[in-house]
Amino acid sequence: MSKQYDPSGIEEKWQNRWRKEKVFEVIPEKQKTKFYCLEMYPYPSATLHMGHLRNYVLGDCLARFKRAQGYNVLYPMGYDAFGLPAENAAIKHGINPKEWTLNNIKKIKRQQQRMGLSYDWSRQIQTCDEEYYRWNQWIFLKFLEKGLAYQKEAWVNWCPKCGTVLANEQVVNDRCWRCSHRVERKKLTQWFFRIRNYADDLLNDLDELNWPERVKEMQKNWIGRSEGAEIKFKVKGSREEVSIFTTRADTLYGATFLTFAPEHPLVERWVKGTRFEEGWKELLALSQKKDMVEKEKKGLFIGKHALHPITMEEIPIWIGSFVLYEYGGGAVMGVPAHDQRDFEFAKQNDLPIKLVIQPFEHKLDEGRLTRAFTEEGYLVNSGEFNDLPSKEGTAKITKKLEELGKGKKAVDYKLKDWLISRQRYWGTPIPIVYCEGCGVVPVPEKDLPVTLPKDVEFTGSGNPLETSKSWVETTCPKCGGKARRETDTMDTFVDSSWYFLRYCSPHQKNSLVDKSDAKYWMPVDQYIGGIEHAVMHLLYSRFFAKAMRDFGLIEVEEPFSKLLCQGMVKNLTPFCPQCNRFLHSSEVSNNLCSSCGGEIQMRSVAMSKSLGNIVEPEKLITKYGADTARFFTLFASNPESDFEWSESGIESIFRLMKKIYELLTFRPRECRTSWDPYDDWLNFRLHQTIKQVTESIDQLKLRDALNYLNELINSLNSYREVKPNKKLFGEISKDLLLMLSPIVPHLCEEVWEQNGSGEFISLERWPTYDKKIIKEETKWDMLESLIEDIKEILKITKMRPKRINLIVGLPWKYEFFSKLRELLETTKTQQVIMKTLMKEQELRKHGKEISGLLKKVIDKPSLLSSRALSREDEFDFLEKAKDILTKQFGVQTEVIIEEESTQAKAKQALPRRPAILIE
RNA sequence: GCAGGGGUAGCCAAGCCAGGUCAAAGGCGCAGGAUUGAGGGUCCUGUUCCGUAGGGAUUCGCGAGUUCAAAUCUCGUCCCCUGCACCA
Repeated sequence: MSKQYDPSGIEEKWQNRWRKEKVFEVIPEKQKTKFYCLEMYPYPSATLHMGHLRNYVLGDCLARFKRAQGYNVLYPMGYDAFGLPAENAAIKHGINPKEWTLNNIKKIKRQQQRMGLSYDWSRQIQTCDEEYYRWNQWIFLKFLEKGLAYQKEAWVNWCPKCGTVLANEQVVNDRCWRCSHRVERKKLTQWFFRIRNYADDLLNDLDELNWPERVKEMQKNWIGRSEGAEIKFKVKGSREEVSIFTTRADTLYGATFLTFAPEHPLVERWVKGTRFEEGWKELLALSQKKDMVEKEKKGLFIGKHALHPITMEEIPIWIGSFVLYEYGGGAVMGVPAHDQRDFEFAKQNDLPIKLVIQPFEHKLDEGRLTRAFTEEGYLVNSGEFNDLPSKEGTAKITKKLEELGKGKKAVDYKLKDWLISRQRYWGTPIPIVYCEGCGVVPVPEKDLPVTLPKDVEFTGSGNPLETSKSWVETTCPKCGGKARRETDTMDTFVDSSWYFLRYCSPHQKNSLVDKSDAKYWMPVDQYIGGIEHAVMHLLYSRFFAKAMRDFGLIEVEEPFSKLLCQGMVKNLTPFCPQCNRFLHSSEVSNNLCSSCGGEIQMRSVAMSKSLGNIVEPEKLITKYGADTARFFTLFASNPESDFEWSESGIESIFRLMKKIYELLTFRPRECRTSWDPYDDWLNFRLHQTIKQVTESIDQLKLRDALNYLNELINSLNSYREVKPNKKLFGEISKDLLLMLSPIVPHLCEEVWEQNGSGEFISLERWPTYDKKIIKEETKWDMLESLIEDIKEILKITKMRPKRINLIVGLPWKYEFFSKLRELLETTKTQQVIMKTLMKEQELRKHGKEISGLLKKVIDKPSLLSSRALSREDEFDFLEKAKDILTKQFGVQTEVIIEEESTQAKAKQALPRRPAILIE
């Protein structure tokens, strides 16, 4: 006799067995098709949160499913172990960052293991290992050699709170992506990766990716490709030329001024020591504070003029707080008539407005413009280009400029090169030394890794690396002279841009990845993670893959073929409508808001520490067990939708677990060996469920899959009570168990063992369905609607049935339906249909009835189901299925044919809809 | 402003790509019944309205259109979410 369901005992037992017997370790096997399933590796904070849980359960379920389908599945886990929290812990509590990190990894790994995740732990990596980050350095050197890494002085984003610079991607609404502190601008010499070289590839290859549309869209926007022209303006009274970028070269003749970004290096030169210097400084300060610019669009004439490249007219040079230094060369031509921003600028500063494009439909009056006309039209006031439509004008003017040597077609991107320097300790040292004699010298490959020193002080100000004299002071690898090490470390996004490659051969000593391993495993077939990395990690990784392909290191150029971004995890949280914000539970007393005294509402919002609405996965596991937590996370919503936490939800799943356990371990009270129609039905339900579940998991609709399984569980549960066929009951139980095993693996292993089925259910094959049985769907559907109909009649008439008679219609009805189906392909006209039908002798006899039926069918086309049975099949099937009805309703059921019935109701019989007569 | 994704019964949510088998799966909630000493749990039934025979009426944000037939296709419109946003 079986025991009670005891998750904690079961789960630990199987987790240990999996580990001991290395059940989930894999090696490349050429003859087997691989499947690489990967979740975004976590930053190792000490506790797992629900977002992680959801992420991993999705991946694990898929990995187990694919394994069962016979794929060789690579499913690894590792830790994004560098980064600020460790360093901050060092500053605050004096803990060594490495110790702190490794300790956290231990804790989080323990929690992951309690979830029963089927990782190949032998492949675990952590990016703070020397053996890992040496390859960051190797990549850096490779990039340097290929011109993909370079150093330059630039205006960069600086987060004062983190004490480091940030890449463009890491600035969100002028704030640091990590700590949300307002970002400042600084001019610094920093290291960059030339991701812009791959801008077009990164953009074009998006098309072939099986990624969520919004992620692709975000990357597209981020790359921000725009086609236009670069136009050179001569500066009056000097030999200098300035370049500007425009997408509207057709409006060139309308340019009445140039506007420069205050940061532009030329501007600084021009205004130094002039009366404009003060004003320039003010504007410069203004444009550093990005938020302010929204409100203030200030400009300043700086006493210089440029010469229009074609007309040679003089136009004034201004600086403007709104001009972005980072884009289009940091200068624009001002065309007030055709650009709204320029229009406002011109109005504000009394600059001339020159109309050069007229709309196609009507005519604008230059003197009376109230806003810019930004659409296409035809050119006016544009010399030889007059009367051309905008598009053509653009092309012709660009061509002319090219002939004059004053411009050319050009493409610009919003995407900036990736700034990778970070002024922090806990990261990969950039392998560079500064030699007094030789200058900037890369550390030779043979001297890698450059490891982090231990004798550093964490004071909370400045880069701790600078405090290690023994480390900073070194010798030049070229000349042997005195040299200083680069103290900046790399952005941790460098680590995560290739970690998925390292999993392919995690213990490889002499290279970053073994080429043949990478060839076998890459690309990642299914990548799963949060949406927050849509333009950071996911863009950088694509860039790395493309660069590494160009080095010949790997063959694929897109690392992740399929991407799933799981939705948020939400919880009901107190919300104060008066204050218009969510409240921490400590801010609520007696359902009132503690700051305004107003009544609070409960609203759903993403779980976060600051709102105190977090549910800790570990507590869930302790209370209900991992299997319940797993089932619940998958069942609460489909992966891409938001997930709503619910206490009553998880309770009901826990009860379901018990039910499943008992259903599959307690033998039915009575069984039989004979086979009856009810068995056919159950068998059909089984095959149908296998099909539905398999397809749902394939499409990652896990919630739907669970729904289907739930239905089968219910069917099997009822089946158990009615003296089931022993063999079939066993089969359904077994297949059900197999289908549940990716979701609740511990429970399934336990039942599997108790039933003596074999070693590990985790290594068993996924059940398959029989297409022939699925084809019977039409019949079973007919039976189901028959049952519904009978219930309906009983409900309406409130009868106590003694007997049910099913009457199969006359042959001509079948003929009529089948003819009609054919006819409807060619015509819809009732008259024509009627005429054609009446040509048939057999049908002619029933002309009157047919004409009535025809009306009915045209009115309700669903009567004429495309899934037809022949009269004989229908009769045979009903004859067989009547036992089911007898069981269902507890009364005798008979099937007769219309010919044999004298009942008026018999006339109602139609194909697929036998007449029902309840006595 | 630009772009992407949405709006389905009390709530959550599937269906839409490939129109008919859709009064529309499943879950939650609610109601009734069976079981139980009660509660809980479990099982069954119901859950737009009307109807003592499988029917009828009205429903898939709103409005139009295509079609014999629309939750599904087309157009318009309103609302919600998400991302980007002085990008020249």
